[in-house]
Amino acid sequence: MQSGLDLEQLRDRAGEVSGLLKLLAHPNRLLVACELMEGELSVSQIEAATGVRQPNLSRDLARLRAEGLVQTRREAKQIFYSLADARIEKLVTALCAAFGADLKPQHAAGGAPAQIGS
Amino acid sequence: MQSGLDLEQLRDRAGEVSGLLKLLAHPNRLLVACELMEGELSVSQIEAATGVRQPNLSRDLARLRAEGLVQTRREAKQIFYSLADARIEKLVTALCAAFGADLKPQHAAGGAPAQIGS
DNA sequence: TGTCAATTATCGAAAATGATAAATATATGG
DNA sequence: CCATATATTTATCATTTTCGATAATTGACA
Repeated sequence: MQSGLDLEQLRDRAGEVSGLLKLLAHPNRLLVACELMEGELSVSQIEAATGVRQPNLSRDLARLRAEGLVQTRREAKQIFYSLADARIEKLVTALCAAFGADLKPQHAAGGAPAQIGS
Repeated sequence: MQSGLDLEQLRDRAGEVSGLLKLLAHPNRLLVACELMEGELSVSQIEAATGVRQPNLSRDLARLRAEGLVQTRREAKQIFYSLADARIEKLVTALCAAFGADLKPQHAAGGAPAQIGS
C-alpha cells in the first residue's frame, strides 16, 4: 500500500521545493553542496575539489548565496563558504539516502505497460 | 562529527542525480510526480489534479516519458500514466521525508557569519 | 605597484516556459 | 463511410533563463 506519505505537504510546497531542487539540479552546484556538507571550504578549495572553473563557480556560489543557502566568512584574501540552510542539508542527506544505497530497477507499477512512443 | 554519509556516491553520480533533480525542479512536474505517487492517472485526471494546462502538461509528461520515468497505458481515448522508475519514487519519498516533517531553521554551521552581499 | 583570491560583466549558444494553434488517435452518430 | 466530439500530443512563437568561456574589476596584503 502506497499509503500515507506526506504527499500533501509536498504538494503544498511544490513551489518552494522545486525552487530548491532547481538550485541543486546542476552537477556543479550539487557537487558544491556535497563538498560543503563536510564543512566550511574556501572558494579555491571548492574549485579544486569540484573542478569547476572559478568564474562559473563564483556565479553558482552567488546564486546559492542569493537564496540564503550558504554563508560566507572572509579570512584575509580567502572567503570561506558553509551551508546556511537546514533545507539543503536535509535534501542532500535525503539524496544520499535515496541514491547512496543501491538502486536497482525494483519497480513494478500498474499493469501491462503499453508505451506511447511509437 | 559530520562523518560517513554516502557523499562520495552522490558525488560520483552528480550528473545522474542532478539530471533527475532537474526533472522535478519545476512545480508542475513535481506536482505530477506527487500525484502519480498515489497511483495511475489519466492525463485529464492529472490536469484536474494539478491545474496545469494540457499542452504544457503533455510536454512535461513527454519529457518524463523520454527519460523513462513514467509509463503509459492506453484505454480507449484516455491514456494513463504511472511511475516507471524506482528513482523518482525514492526521490519523492525522500523529499517528503525532508520537507514533510517540519523545517525550522535549525542550523548552526561554522563560526561567525560575515556575508559578502552588499 | 604587483599579486593572489574572488567577484562581476559580457557574449553567444542552448534550453526552458507559457501560450496558442494545429495535428493525431479513438470513439460515436448519421 | 463521413462528420463530429473527445483525449492527447505535437508544432510554433516569443520571452526568459542558463551555461561555459573570456575579460575586466574589486579586495586584501606585501
